[in-house]
Amino acid sequence: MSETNFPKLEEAVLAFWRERQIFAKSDQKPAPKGEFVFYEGPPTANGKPAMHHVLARSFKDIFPRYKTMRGFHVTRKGGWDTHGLPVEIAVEKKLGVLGRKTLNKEQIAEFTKQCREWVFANIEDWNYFTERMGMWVDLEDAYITYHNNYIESVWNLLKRMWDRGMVVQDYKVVPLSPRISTTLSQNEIADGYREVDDPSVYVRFPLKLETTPLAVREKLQAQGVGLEALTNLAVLVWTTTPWTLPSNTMAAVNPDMDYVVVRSPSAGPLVLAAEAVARLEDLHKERLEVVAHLKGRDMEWWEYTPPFPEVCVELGVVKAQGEKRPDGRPVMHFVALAEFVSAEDGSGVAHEAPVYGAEDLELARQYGTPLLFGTNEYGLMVVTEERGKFFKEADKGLIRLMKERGVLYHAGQIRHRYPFHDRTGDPILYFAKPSWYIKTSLFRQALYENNEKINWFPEHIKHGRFGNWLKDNVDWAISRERYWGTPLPFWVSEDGSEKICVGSVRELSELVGRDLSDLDLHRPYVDEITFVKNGKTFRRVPEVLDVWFDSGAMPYAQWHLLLDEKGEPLPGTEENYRRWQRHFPADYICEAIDQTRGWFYSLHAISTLLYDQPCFKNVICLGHLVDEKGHKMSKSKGNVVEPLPMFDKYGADAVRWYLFTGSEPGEQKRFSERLVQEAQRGFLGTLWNVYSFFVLYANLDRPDLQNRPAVANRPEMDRWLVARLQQLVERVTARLDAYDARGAGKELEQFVEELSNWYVRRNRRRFWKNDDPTDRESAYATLWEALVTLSQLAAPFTPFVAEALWQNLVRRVRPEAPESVHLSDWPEAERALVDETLLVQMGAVVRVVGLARSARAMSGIKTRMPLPRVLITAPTEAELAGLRHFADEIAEELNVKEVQVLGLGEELLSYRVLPNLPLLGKKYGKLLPAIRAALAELDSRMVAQTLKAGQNLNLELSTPEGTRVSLSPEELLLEARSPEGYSAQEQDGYLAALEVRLDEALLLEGLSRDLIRLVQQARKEMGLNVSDRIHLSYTAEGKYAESLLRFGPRLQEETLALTLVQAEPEGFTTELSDEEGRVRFGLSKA
RNA sequence: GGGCGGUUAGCUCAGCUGGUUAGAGCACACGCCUGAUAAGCGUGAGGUCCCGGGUUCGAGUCCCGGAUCGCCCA
Repeated sequence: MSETNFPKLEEAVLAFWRERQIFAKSDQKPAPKGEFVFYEGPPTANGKPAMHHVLARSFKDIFPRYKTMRGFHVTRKGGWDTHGLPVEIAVEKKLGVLGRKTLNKEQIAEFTKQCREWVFANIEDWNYFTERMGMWVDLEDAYITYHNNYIESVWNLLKRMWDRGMVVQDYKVVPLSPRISTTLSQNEIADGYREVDDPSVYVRFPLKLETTPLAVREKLQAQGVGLEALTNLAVLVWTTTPWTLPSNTMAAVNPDMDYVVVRSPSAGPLVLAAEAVARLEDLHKERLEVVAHLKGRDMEWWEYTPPFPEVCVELGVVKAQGEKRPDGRPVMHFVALAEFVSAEDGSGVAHEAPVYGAEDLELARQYGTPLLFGTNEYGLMVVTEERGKFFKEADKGLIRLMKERGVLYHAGQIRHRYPFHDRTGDPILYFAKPSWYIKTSLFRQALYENNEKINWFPEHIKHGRFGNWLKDNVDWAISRERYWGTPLPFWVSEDGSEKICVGSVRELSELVGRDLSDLDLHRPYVDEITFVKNGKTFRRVPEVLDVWFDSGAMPYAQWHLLLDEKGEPLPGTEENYRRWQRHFPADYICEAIDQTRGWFYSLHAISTLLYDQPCFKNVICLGHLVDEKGHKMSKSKGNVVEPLPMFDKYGADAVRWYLFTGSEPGEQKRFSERLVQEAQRGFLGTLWNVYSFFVLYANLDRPDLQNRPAVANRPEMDRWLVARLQQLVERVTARLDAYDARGAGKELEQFVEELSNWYVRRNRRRFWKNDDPTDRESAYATLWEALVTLSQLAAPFTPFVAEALWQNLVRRVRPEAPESVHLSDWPEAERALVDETLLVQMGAVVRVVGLARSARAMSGIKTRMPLPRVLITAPTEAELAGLRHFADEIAEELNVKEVQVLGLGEELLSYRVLPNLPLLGKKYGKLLPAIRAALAELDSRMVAQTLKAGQNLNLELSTPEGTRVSLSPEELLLEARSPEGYSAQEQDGYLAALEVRLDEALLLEGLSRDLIRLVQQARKEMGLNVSDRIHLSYTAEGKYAESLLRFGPRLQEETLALTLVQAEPEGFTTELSDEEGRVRFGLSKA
């Protein structure tokens, strides 16, 4: 069949599905096994669907299809992710409001209106694409994250977390564009990096003698460091941001790193990382004498005097410098331990100003230190003499000040990359802003333990990427200072003392005192909702919710779940509750690997926090799609492969098949048109060829496929195929049950190959030249069953071709059969039909035939020439029996007159005696080389006799110790070796040796096959039908004349010639002439 | 800088708990078949299993170190 027909066929199948509502009917298919829960991870419809969406959607489609056939019900509710930054940025560009900090109410209204429209900019493309690729998902009843009902459910989830104290407000370090004080996203600063020169300063933080930790004191004393040195000791701290030094609250060292006390001629005794000594000597041009060694962890809680000690009191954070907590620990200004500290740059001691760094802030949380805000959020200094200056401009003055105070050790410059905001040209200010958090870190253990219950494919994600992420879990920052998102449902009283989380529209209505059912829950409308409670006016906080919370809420929000504080459904939402229960948790989800910290995490976090259980049981985590050369596909590189042209050219099935079988789903996949073409030609092409073969003859013969012969009454070749088919059903089922689409696909591929190149090839004649109707019916029945079963097994993979096969093979024969292959029940393997003996036997036959073909190719004698004999053998008795049993089959396949099966110890065979390594290795270990040597010396025929008799083989080893070993038959392997004078091939104990001797009779027979071919060729050129009869006339000389005399009748039979006369050729003529003679035929249609 | 994964034939990929001569498909070469035929099939050539150490009787496979590509995070 021509390749270009697949796309057309698919269009026809799509029309059929549409017209007959097959997808809707699959929803009604009886489901004795209950619900198989699938969640659609919502894509965004503002971009165009691309090839990686085909990948994800193929894997999302295959298992629901499979499970439906297996007797489950699968709800395939679609979903769209609609909020968030990509949409906002696109609309900002359109409206030209980029980087504007504050929009007024009208502007927000316009902005969110535009966002709402933009969200579905490409929805048409998505709808078409999804249907075209054969993904069945309900897009008409999809959940949409911007819908009021969805938002309300999200609020409800937040409320339940709020009630349990999981939601808090705390600081978070965000990148700000100072002056306009606008929070930027990572994407916005990614392009803004520039090479700049910044200060690189080393500052002495004098350590307080009385707070020296015990471990330090002991170590230093042991190394002979005196009191005088201890008194003047300072830790040397490095920073590239002097303007943050007034905000310093800790000095951090790496607990596992080596530190030293050195004597500096210019600055006295200093503590710094051992690794940094040489660098500092070089930099400051002085010799630093090492006087003692310490570990970073020895120094924890050691207090120091910061360069600007007045700041903490000035800001009112503490009452006095050196203030202690109730437990006696210092409030701030002490040495802390942090694994992120390195000594690659600087001194190996990091300055910590938690307001200005995410890691620093995290450390401050661990140590419970307060924050010192040396600048305001517009980047202006609010402390020291530099007060009022822009932060970057304060560096010089501060350095001078430290010099005056005698704490500056060294001031230099460093060239490095630092981000700037393109629009304002200002350097980015990382700044701690108040932010809303979910306290996920309190549930670290539960998150990790629930992960243990999830099956990850590939498995390494579980404890690798995902597990590590959970182990290091930090609180989930859920607030964003944006416009287009789910507004946070938090209302705060004017004085900030009271906070209320609203869990439903009804609750808000009650608080406000009017019905808000028609309120658009988005900004700016929700911002206007205020209410008075306890005499205070409450206003909503300005932020919106992280979009990952939106998508992680889909198990609940897609059903508009609303619960009260007891976990009971709110009045009127009982049905929603039941639907949710039926669909939680998911049996299966699938997305690409980038979702480990996205959707996979948000699903897992929400269900763990609220239900202490995983949200999904099985997850396939797909690798990314790259181009043919392994590069990322991107528009700028122009290497993007569009899906629709691929579908139009090769068909969606071909694309799907490649994506399923081309490589492991978790691996990065190279994609190119060539590979799709290969997939189409390989599996689909072969399957289709077998199918067309069947159809071609079945249309002529009209076999009765309703009443097929019992399997037991069919020839062995058919029973073999039946057995193989049952085995296939078993294997494919097992693979798919294990979410192994690729393994299942490979099984199908292998089977189709055997079906085509062994079964059909060996049995072709039974379909068109068969006087035995029973045998013919049996062949038709067997091939039909194989094709029908294949169409079912392939249905989840390649739904279109499978459907085409089903319609034509099954629906025509049995109109009462299921209307679509996708509505049929998955085949059950019949164990009783799996004849293991037959499978083993046929396996040996195929193997030996392969070797014989190789041998014949080597000999240079065409298959057409019959050869007198082939000698064959196989390593096991069972297989030898098979070879004997199928000797005729083998003779015909190889075109030899005699097949001689050689058993163990036969005259003609010699052997190679090999140790059975897996057995002997364990037993004898180091003796193996000696055993090998001894085996090589033996007379192999004698060994064969011994083993045939079932006796042990005794060996005398030529090791110094002279050990004797006794080897059992299982511990040895005999491999047949090619006999002399034959054209032979051997492998793994299988052997085929052709006797290459052509006598006169064989030559004439071989020539007769040349003549048959000649006439057949002529028939075709004349344009005859395969069943047309002809008359033949001929003239011949030499061997051809002899051959015709002898094999004329066979020629007639093969070419459907009613007559064969030696006469001047008439009609269509054809001729042949070579060293064997010449011949000329005339053909005419009878 | 950290985490995870990859590196096997010209290309895309297999290779289970270590075991004898490392496989498949495509492409290539040669050939076969001619009642699946603008198809089909077979055979062959092609490998430093990324590099270097180690463990072992034996390493593509296990361990250590390194290179390189990709993803995620800083």
